[in-house]
Amino acid sequence: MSVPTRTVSIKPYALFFQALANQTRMQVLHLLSEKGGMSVSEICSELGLEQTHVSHNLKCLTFCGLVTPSREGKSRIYSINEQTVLPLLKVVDNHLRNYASNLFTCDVLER
Amino acid sequence: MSVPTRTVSIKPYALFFQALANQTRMQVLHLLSEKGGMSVSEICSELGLEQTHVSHNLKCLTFCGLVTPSREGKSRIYSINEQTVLPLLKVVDNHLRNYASNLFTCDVLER
DNA sequence: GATTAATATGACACCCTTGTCATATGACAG
DNA sequence: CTGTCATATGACAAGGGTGTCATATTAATC
Repeated sequence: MSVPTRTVSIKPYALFFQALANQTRMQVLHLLSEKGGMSVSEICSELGLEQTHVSHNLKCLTFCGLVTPSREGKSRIYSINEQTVLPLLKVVDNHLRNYASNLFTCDVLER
Repeated sequence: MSVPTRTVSIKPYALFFQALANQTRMQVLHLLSEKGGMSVSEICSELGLEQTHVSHNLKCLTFCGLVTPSREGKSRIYSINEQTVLPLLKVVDNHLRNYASNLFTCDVLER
């Protein structure tokens, strides 16, 4: 039973959300969405994180098309993909308020 | 330097996305968004997954407010939160096409 | 209330992601 | 082309999420 007539490829969706399922990367996205393009070292000092740590996560976000780097001298300026990130955060913001307020007071997902 | 004036709580966002960063749970959401409310056993047979496996992930989705159960005899019918899931999938669908087509041909996120 | 169908819960081992350490690459100045 | 600043890459140990096994709960029927 159930040979699917049109199978949507699910993996890319899960991978995409995996990129967002991390505090550091979410911090970066929030920061960039508020303050615009920033260099790696600026992000580091603003968030109080190590350079290597931030670079790894920026690579992940870049790979998923959520941020884009551009050279500026020795630095690299990272900017968010506004077309995706802003509406995405808006939907989630609304959801957390209306349907998932319990997520504000827990450390781990129930299951 | 950099005492943040208003700190957005980041953890709930990451937790929310973690719920979506899983193939099984994404399969369930896609399925329910296409076919409407379904019982656990229906989901199982449709996706070819074990009951325990599905139940665990349904609990996770329920906890995050992405699906809602309702009793119907011995069964429990799960339906998606359309107000969140539909716009969310629309944004991601668009993003994958335009900015992250590489996610279709990889198994792991780069970093 | 005993039985059975439908679903939920608990526990545990495996695997994958994560942050950190060490090091490499790239760019500009002199 | 050497030194230095800015960022990227590679490797690895630790921690956490995942699926599975065993079992509990809930509801309906007799």
